[in-house]
Amino acid sequence: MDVDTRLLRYFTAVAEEGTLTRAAERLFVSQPALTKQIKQLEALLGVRLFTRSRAGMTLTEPGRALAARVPELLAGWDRTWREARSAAARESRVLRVGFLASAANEATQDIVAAFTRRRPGWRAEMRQASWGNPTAGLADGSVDVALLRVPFPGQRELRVEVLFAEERWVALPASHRLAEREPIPFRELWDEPFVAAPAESGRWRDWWLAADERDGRPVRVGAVTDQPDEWLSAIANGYGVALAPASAARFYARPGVVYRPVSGVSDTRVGVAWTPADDADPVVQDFVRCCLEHATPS
Amino acid sequence: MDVDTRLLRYFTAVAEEGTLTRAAERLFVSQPALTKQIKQLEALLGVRLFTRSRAGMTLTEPGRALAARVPELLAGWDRTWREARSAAARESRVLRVGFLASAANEATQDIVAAFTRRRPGWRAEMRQASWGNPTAGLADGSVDVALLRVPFPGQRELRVEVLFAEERWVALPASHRLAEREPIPFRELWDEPFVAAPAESGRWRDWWLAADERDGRPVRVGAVTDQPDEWLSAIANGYGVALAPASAARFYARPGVVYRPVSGVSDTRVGVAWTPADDADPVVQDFVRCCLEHATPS
DNA sequence: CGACATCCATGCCATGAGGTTATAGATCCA
DNA sequence: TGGATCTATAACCTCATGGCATGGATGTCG
Repeated sequence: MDVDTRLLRYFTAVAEEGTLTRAAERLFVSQPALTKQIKQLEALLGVRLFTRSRAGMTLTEPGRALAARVPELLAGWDRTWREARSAAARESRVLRVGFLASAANEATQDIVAAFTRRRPGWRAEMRQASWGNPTAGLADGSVDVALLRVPFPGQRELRVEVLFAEERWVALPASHRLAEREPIPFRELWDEPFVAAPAESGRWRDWWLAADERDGRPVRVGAVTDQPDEWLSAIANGYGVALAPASAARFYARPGVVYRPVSGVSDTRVGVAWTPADDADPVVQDFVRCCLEHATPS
Repeated sequence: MDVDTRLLRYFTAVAEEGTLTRAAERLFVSQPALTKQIKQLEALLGVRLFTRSRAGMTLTEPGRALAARVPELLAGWDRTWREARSAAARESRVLRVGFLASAANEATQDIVAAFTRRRPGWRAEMRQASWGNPTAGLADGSVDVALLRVPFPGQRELRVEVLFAEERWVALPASHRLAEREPIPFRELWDEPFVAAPAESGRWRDWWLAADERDGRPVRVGAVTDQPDEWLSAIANGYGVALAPASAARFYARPGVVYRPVSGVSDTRVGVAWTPADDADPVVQDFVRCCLEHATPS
């Protein structure tokens, strides 16, 4: 009668992947653990949910019936969970602000200061997200509002106000042959290995590799990093170069890494994003207004 | 992110009861266990869901928000769970038939035999329920169809076809002063202690105490029992008398217990019940048809 | 035909979550 | 002040969960 939602997630994972082994990888558990859990679910319901074969796991008729219902249940729980968490933040007068790396750079402090003035008693809690989480936690409800570089994957489901644009420069190892050039035509970087964001970040990754501005040439990826420090190390160690907002030269200065202007790539734009559910939330809207009033290109 | 539905049930119980102690009783767990679980849920969400006081537990604002959503989630899971179980039964060609005590008495075997003829390959699995479960498992989806005495609590949400009526007699200790009388006017039993069903059975309990046919006189309860054997023992030991269908004289004969006709109480009627969700289920409908054709008053 | 790859299943072990009982702490009431 | 009525904490036990190693079935390829 009682189930853990984890068990249901396991079930849908197996149903979708079609094999225990692959589902186990996706869920970051061992395959025997999954075997046991699925068996338990079957015992609980008193049904065979899958037919086993060399090829993997295929849903039975009752299994299909279950698989049709479960995602909706999980989504329902996810919604109320998210709602409760944001209610919690509201209760303690905390606005959770996600950001990615240096998102709003110098403007950030002004925005936060303005917000604190407008909402005395409230606190803006800044949460840095890794690049593997390109909405900085908005998508999973762990923040109320986010400062991001647009475009980013998942943008469609969210509200975004663009704050300002900023040039994209390139970060190079200090010893690089182009380290003294200024500005560098992007064309000359086409064949360089690049330091990229992880695959999860999808479109966002491509945009920072300027995949659309290479005239169809393929990208060479020299390293994949998830965080600013790794990113800087990878560049300093010569694994590759990378595009970065101009402000990175100030926020992520490091021996062994130089930043140079680039010509021939489009600007990056910084935006503030929130979920449609918060369109009427006065605190979120206040924060957005503070962003629009106090964010200026650096 | 993951929760056990048990945790959610615990939460709603505390929210509804208003104190941990009472909720713990209702859930059949100890109060410290509940304390821990509620704390865990709060930790999980990062919210205080209740404010504690000497008087008990009161929902906070986030708690109320959660309490508003959770019952729907639980109901959703309950539906799919039930669906899966009945899919399982269908898959293995088992019709689960609940019944209470001697519900359809002699007719039962005829019904089952007719069903087996009509649906070769299928098996009717008979499940006796205790009196604390007056729908014999229909309400919680553990059976597909039930043979019951009407009226019973929860009848509104179910479909019922009445099969036949039967007189109510009284079961008396053999040594009882009225044990030789025949028939006994019900009026003479008004002041006798009665052996009753547990409180959970609600309306059903009252009906077997003939609470409506006592001219407003209060009922004296001499013992509470949950099962036929306990019931028989209670009567044989002289804790009280009890109304019973006439067929009980054949099905529940026991030394020390005598059955006598009673005048002045209404008949009992036997029905077959199923859930509206199964209105279109051919197997359930076949069973119902078998009941209508083969059930005759004994 | 035998070695290998690819599935799922099983056995054993360590860990942790959830339960129980006993008891402490707080607060109200007579 | 003593008792009644809440919740919280401590100590302990049990069992489910997950990890690792390994077995068994089956298909594939040299």
